[in-house]
Amino acid sequence: MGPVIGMTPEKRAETPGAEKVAGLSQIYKMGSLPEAVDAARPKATLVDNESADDELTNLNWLHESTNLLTNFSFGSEGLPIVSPLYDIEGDDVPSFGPSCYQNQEKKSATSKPPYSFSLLIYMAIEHSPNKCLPVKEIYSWILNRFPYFATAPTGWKNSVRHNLSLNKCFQKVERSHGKVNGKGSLWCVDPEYKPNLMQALKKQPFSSKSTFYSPPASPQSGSLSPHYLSSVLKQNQVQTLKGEKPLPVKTAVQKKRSYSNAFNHSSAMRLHESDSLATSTDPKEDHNYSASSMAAQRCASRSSVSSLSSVDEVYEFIPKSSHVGSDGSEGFRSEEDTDVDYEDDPLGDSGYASQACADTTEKGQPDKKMRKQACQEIDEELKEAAGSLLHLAGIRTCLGSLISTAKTQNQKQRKK
DNA sequence: GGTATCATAAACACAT
DNA sequence: CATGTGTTTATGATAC
Repeated sequence: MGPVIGMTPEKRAETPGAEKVAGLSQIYKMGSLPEAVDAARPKATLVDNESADDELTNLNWLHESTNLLTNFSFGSEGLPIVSPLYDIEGDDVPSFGPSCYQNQEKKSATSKPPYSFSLLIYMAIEHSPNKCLPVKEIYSWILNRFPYFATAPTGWKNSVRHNLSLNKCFQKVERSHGKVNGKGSLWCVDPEYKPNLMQALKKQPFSSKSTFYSPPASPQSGSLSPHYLSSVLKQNQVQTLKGEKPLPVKTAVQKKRSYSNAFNHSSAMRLHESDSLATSTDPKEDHNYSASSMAAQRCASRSSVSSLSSVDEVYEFIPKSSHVGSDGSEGFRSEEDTDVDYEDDPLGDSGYASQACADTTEKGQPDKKMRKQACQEIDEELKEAAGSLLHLAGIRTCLGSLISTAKTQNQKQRKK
């Protein structure tokens, strides 16, 4: 099984765009537009013409983001997702004959999934609209998709919890106290490790459909569009270009222990070695595993693959300055509806994947419509945000050209 | 054979 | 008190 657990933050640096920047939605969420601009182009100033030019004229990241927005669609309810991999990776999986698939379904119902628990959890979380799931929902998702576990010894739940607890890829997010509903916390995928998980998923030697069981009535709500991967990659590019680093509220050191550190390290390295998208990184960083540096790096690299998704409705990374404990703790900030009340969820369901699946299955069209509507709204908001950024970029460009024009005129006058 | 990864089991504490 | 959740430790299987 591919190495997944606890890929080191160092690995993150090699993952394209995984590093150092907030997702577009984070910019969007930053509130004030100047902030957003700064975040997008931290180096560019009106004074520094050259760098400004570089930054101003090089609006690729913005185009990327718009492409991203175009490609990225929420929910994609209508799409018959057949595989968690298909769903998450967004790969256009080669056609797989129905009969073949059915055979595989039969097979999958009894055979053990080829994915590690880490990947299963990742898929479960990634399928959730909010990219956060309580353990119970993770169980449900896995059970739903891999009936093998229905008959498997109960120990697998222990393994899931064990993985969540130990695996660096997963972050626990406390529910806010006000609306405690259900035990435990929510679990999210650390955006920093998402590229690694994606890689691990892609590296699975198994056909994505070979063992995946798609329940006949499972509507795959909250599933991601087939463009997910490309979107993620594009987004990563955008994030890389922006250089913004949102700081999580949760402490990076909180759970990851030497044990996981130890056995996670090499996996990260392996992934690194085979990561075709890898970029060069400071070799020194590869061996820096101090808690503080890890935390710092995690902060620095805190990008959010899911940041363009509805997760932003519930969780957002916030700047350290605005939300940090004296110990410098970091993490997610839970918003009002962080501990999403399953019953009160405006989306008409729990807001969690499996719940959404179940609800859609049970309630049918209305929820689907509501969810679709919500997704469209979010989509529009994001497009609007991109539009704003483009607008700002346009203004910026205009200003730049005006300044250069003024300068040339100035020079002409001096010559005279 | 050593090491790393992963799965599994178990014990424990804590919360609900 | 029962159950669920989260953490930790230990061990074995497997692959490299």
